[in-house]
Amino acid sequence: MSADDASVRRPTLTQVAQLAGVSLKTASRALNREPNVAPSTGRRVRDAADLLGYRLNGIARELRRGATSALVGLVSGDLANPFYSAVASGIERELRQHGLLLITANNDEDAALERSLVDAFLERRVRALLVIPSGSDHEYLSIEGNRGVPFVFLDRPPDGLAADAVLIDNAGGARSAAEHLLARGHRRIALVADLRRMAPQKGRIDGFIQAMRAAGNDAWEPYVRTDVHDVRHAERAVRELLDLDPAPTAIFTTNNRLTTGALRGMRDIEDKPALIGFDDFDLADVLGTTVVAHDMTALGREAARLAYERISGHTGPARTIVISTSIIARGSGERPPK
Amino acid sequence: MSADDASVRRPTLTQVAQLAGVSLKTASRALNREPNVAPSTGRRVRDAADLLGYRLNGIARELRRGATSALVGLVSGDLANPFYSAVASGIERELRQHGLLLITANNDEDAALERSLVDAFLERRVRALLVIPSGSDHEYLSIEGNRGVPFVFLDRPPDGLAADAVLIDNAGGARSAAEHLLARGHRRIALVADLRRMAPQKGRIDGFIQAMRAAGNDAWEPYVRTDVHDVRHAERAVRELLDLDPAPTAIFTTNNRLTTGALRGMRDIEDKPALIGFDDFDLADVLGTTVVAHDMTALGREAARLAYERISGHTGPARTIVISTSIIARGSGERPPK
DNA sequence: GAATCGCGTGACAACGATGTCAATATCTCG
DNA sequence: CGAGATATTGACATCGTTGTCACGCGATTC
Repeated sequence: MSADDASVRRPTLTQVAQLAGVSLKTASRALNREPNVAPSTGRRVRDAADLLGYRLNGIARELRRGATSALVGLVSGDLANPFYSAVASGIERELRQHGLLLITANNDEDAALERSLVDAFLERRVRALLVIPSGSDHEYLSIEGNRGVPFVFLDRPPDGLAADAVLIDNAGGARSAAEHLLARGHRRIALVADLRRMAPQKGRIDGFIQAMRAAGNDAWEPYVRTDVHDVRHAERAVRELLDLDPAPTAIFTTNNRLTTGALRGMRDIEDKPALIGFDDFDLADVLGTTVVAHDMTALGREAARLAYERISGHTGPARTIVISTSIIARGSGERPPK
Repeated sequence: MSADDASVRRPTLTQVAQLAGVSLKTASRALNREPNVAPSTGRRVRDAADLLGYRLNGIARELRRGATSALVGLVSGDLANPFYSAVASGIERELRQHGLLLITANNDEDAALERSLVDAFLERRVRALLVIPSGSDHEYLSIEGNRGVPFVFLDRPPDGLAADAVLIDNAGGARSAAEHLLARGHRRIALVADLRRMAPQKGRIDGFIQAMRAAGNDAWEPYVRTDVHDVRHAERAVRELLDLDPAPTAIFTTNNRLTTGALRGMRDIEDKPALIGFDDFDLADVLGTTVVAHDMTALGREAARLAYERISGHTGPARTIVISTSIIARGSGERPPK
């Protein structure tokens, strides 16, 4: 079985050329289908390549052609979160149309790891770098930004650095959720939010509060729970909220994880409060959960598009694209106050 | 803003060396922290590198060091499917421990695209290639397998080629689902399955039928629906099944997509039939859906481990790891027959 | 005091491809 | 038929790094 040593070298172009009885350069031309190669020569070279199982060495090619690869890097949170994977999928499809490949790495929400992954990508000479940042200080990237490696920030704006970004209309989405509930007569509306230091969360919290204030409503103030970071914590927070007297009649959760937690927390409650969650999710329709939806795949696609424009030489000031949101009413957000 | 031309070249090691007043080789040694560099020289070189914003050119290094990158490729179906993304996440975490990066590409379930993506990865000289294959003929990979690029197949076995694989105990899982339902008195059990030509589906179908036969039960035969490939189709199939007379009292769906469809199809039915789905999913607990679960992250992790062993020089016959399944009872699978 | 050793350093080749330029051979046109 | 254009090919340098080898020098050894 292991007759072949694992370290057999792959055939090189030189060997193909020798076998075909032509020079290195001619072999190169033939395989790249450049003009001005005699048909017979071309065929001879390609036959030799097939015979040897030759495959172009992309690394060598890239070095010669300008030391920049056809790779685009994505550093994101956790691919296992459907939000990130939907975004990644959108990116990948868009890039593929331009012959670019996507390298991904998870930063596990760790700023130090994020930085070292960005480093690793830059060493590989990626053509562009897409980041869903965890850390909040991106100044260390500013040197890079000026050196020809375009950055695009997704979901969270760059901090201390001018770069392209694709964001979600967080404040607007949160506002519309609050208004949706207010319009149905809710006054005691609870807010369950993730870490305030993360910009999208801040936007959603602000939007919510803004809508409440605009409605002259302050009954929500005792029902705010922020910095709720995981599903279990959200489940507990919701249980505690519903144990209050008077209990809130509606709940707004600011991301998919928290919505999951809320659904678990409300699972055995008979008279469920109204619920609206930010981020759509897979079985929301079956569960009848009203959400603030946005197109995650589009988010990725737009980011990839911005990156591609920069790669293609576009210069100019940093741009920001905002993905709009819309409420999808499925029942849970339309329950009247008790 | 665009004062700098986008095509500014990054500084090279030669430039760093010049600035530090040492030879190219000494600069290389200093930055790689090789022994036998005078401390003062080392610092001078590193200062120069910082000043210029130098970053190692990984492409050139890889070319010199042996034309093989620190990249591992994954060609999978659609990253947007949580199954694939959970697997990818498991792979990525394991690889990172060994300093390897993951490149991913979706094949969109298209065999031709899969092949060209595999090609692209091989040109980039990935150290190993992980494939969740769509096509059924993998013989075209056999040349590669002998050339030192290890392959690992995930979820679906290699065809026409001996290679490492990590599979799920499909037949066993399906059998236990059938037995679970049979034990609760069901006889008219429907089977909703995806494309039969895909090996995992075949395994699940076979396991199901085998358990039914073993129980001397043939009441299921009118209730088989295979080659149901998407959510909408599954939803319709389930509706049609429930309209039959007599209707099945239980349904077994053979993957997460079909389970989603079934849940949608049963949404407005009052007297819901029992349901067991293959593959666990995010809100199954909230929905009370009984599933045949398996550890998707472990699947990825094991595959990455096998790949890493080959990269590290392990030779020997192809190995197959089988991930076990277990039933998680959440209510839907425990509903008695009507 | 000569031989040996180890340290710090640099010159040069090499990895595998492509770009430049020059050298033929062949063709076209007046 | 000669001049100029065109097609086909190859020699050589090059991309940015690392491996090999050799050199000079001060310290150690017997």
